[in-house]
Amino acid sequence: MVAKKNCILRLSRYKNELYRFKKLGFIKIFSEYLADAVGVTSAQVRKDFSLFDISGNKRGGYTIDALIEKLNVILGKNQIQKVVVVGAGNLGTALLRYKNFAKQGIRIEAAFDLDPAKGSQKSGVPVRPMTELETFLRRNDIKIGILCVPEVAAQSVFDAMVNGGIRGVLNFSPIQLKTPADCIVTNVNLEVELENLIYFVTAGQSAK
Amino acid sequence: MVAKKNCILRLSRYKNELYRFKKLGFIKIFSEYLADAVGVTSAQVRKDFSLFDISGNKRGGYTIDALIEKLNVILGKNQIQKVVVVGAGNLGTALLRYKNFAKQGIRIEAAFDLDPAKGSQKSGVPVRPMTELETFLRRNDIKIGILCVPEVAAQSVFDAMVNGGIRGVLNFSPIQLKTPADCIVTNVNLEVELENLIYFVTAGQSAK
DNA sequence: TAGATTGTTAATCGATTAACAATC
DNA sequence: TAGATTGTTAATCGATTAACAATC
Repeated sequence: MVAKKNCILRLSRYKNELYRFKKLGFIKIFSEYLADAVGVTSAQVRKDFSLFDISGNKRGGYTIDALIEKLNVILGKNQIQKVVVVGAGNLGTALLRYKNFAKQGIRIEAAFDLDPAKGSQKSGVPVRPMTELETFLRRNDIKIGILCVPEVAAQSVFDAMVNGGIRGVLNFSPIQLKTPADCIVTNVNLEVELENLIYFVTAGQSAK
Repeated sequence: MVAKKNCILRLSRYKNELYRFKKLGFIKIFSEYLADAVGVTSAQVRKDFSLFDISGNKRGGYTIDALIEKLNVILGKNQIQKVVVVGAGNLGTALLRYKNFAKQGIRIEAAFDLDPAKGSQKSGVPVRPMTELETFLRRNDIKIGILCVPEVAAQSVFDAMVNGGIRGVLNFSPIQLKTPADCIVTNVNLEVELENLIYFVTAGQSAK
């Protein structure tokens, strides 16, 4: 299975929308309706499903419960996923307190900062000194990390995370990290996203 | 000019990398080096530039200062861009204190929350009651907003922002907003991004 | 000049979608 | 059965890239 990134992103969104349909009392769903909710075509939905051998009933659509279950298995939602937050500044601390991760089975096991006194109030997540990072990661077998340190520290801290066994990083720092082949980085660059909105709004164009 | 979203995102990244090259003392740059820094092909760089009639010197590459200036004009960096943050919870408050926006000429004019007592400490940005949102937006001619309210409130608050004249929204809530044709929404869904990392890491695959 | 890089065209690649046979 | 939806193939669409003539 050589799934592509965009396909998996869509599976997540299908899953989220399916929970909403379920909450509304629906039992079955057609590819057409799910497509509308997510903003893609019905062919796209069926194509994505067929890549993962998810099948429905001709004429009857898909059973929502069964579909959610299958998507959850694919997306690893059947177990708690452990992550760490590295950098407990404004953004890192906000993430520690962010409720939606827990709802999605994502647990922040610890945060790390040069100054471990930072942000430890009322988030329930311990903030540990940066010196313990690699040991902690190895001992707890953590593979996913969220990087929220200042730009100047980003590459070296990232390297330490990789050393500790991290294989996937959500990077909030605005630099292009040098990344080994066996590690995946997803960049969230808020300045760049805003710049993009500004371009399309002030140029009076519609983004696509 | 029918610029596409990905092209503009690349222009932002070119610009950011160019500042780094400049800081290192470079005066000129070849498409090849810039491409390496950003992680694209040199043909992509030249193609993007040619779409905006940015030209270099055959054999001599591009002058960094002139290039930065042209990109800044395209991206609207020649003036301060006013934005608002709506929702002053954990994430919203973190954004109020986020230093990098100011560095990029993006100024948060105000934040809005049902409870205006929230988060006003030490960010320097006033938190106003939600009731003042539309009036403030119109009076200050603000077109860009960052939406950080809880999921249940997201659609109605978004509608109010649009009513107030907002034309571009950076949406942190995990729902698909119903959006009028003359408004652009960029979704930042951290749970979905993490889910995506988890998929590729635990499935042992490399993302692409 | 000879050599190297741009600017652009044409080819390639990959993702999305239309269309329809299969079938419940 | 007749009608409607799935599953999948083939066509389309768009974005990226290779290649190379132009030229500094």
